[in-house]
Amino acid sequence: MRTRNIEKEQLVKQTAIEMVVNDGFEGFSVNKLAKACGISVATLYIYYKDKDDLITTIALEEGKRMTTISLRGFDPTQSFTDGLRIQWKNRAEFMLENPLSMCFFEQLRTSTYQTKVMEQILGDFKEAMHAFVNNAVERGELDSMPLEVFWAIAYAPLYSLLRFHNDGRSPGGKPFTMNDDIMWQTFDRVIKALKK
Amino acid sequence: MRTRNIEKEQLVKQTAIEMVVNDGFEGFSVNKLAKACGISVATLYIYYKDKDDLITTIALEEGKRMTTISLRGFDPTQSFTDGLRIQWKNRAEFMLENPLSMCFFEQLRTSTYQTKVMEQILGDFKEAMHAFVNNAVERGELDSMPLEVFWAIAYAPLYSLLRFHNDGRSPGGKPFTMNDDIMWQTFDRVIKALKK
DNA sequence: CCCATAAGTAAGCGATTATTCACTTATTTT
DNA sequence: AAAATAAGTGAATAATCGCTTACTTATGGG
Repeated sequence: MRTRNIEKEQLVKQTAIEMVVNDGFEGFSVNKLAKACGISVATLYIYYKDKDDLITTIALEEGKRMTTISLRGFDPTQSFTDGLRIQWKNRAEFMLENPLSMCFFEQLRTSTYQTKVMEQILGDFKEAMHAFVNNAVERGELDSMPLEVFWAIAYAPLYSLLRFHNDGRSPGGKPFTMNDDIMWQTFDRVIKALKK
Repeated sequence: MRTRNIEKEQLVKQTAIEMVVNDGFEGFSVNKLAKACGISVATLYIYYKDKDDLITTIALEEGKRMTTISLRGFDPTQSFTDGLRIQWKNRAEFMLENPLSMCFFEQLRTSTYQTKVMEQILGDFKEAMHAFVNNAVERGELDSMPLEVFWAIAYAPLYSLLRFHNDGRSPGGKPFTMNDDIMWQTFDRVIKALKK
């Protein structure tokens, strides 16, 4: 039998992400995707069951890549400051090296695919984070607080900075590029807000 | 001459927002909107120049409503803690009372309408915020810091909580309803992170 | 009252949507 | 070399897209 062209498959995935990032899901179509890849639209239906399957499969693959990197070197039993610092480092690293992926996830999060995809992607993640916070509270490093409050203070500021960086402008409308100094300065303040 | 049906116009606006919130811009179409409102699609083209004009006009109206409420009782010269507290109160109040509007803005922010609409909406806002931060720094209440850092710490946690509330679930996947206690507990930590 | 005029509509335009089908091409196995 | 089979395609489907046109309806000023 004829062998499948792996490069074409990768091209489809990359191009699909670019299309969604540039024009949103409203501007995405399988016909346009096929044309942009220089293949027949019918070929897409060999790779994927339908449009929905195409999006969710690509999202899940990309999500797995992200969670793997984000949990690298992370251990729920390590000290609170160390654990959170690694989380910030990993997440920032992934987002800065894969700005397209970051934009793609933002599109997913605010789309109808949200419940279908994001919960699966963030599954392992949430579990590890829950254990991590509980350990820190038990050791007395952290006040007990609702998980939503922890999440809002510990991670929302990081993602806010990353979004400014990705949009290329600050809240004042001026150009903005994230750097280590700004990031760790923010991290220190977040620690101050969380620790006893 | 025949008089315009104001109720129909309001119905169009409300229904358009609901459609975008429920199905995203990908699921929004002028034909569906007209059908949902029980009017002819041609009538929409009396109210609005085209689809783009429909979205941007509605977005700008809704945005004006939000910024007006958010700046109510706010004065860039007042003390840092008081000013930020009023901001949190106003923004939370609007978002909790207008969950549909909040979702609509989230769709706008992550859509191709972003640059066209969000900058106009947030214009006055950013100006007031800039003056407010500068004053607080001059009075010595606040460390000087990049505006992005301020924004990330001062507001990102609030919006994070509001999103959890709106989605109806916490980061752990459990049901979540925002209340005053959780909100002001978070506020206190944010103040701790920002003040000298 | 009546008519000028804006409000409102039914029907349909060409373009694009997701998906399918009958078909050809390339490669592995025998 | 030939048979078997998956990979890949061009052209078409019905449905829906944004938008227009030719037309009818309702109402305020004369």
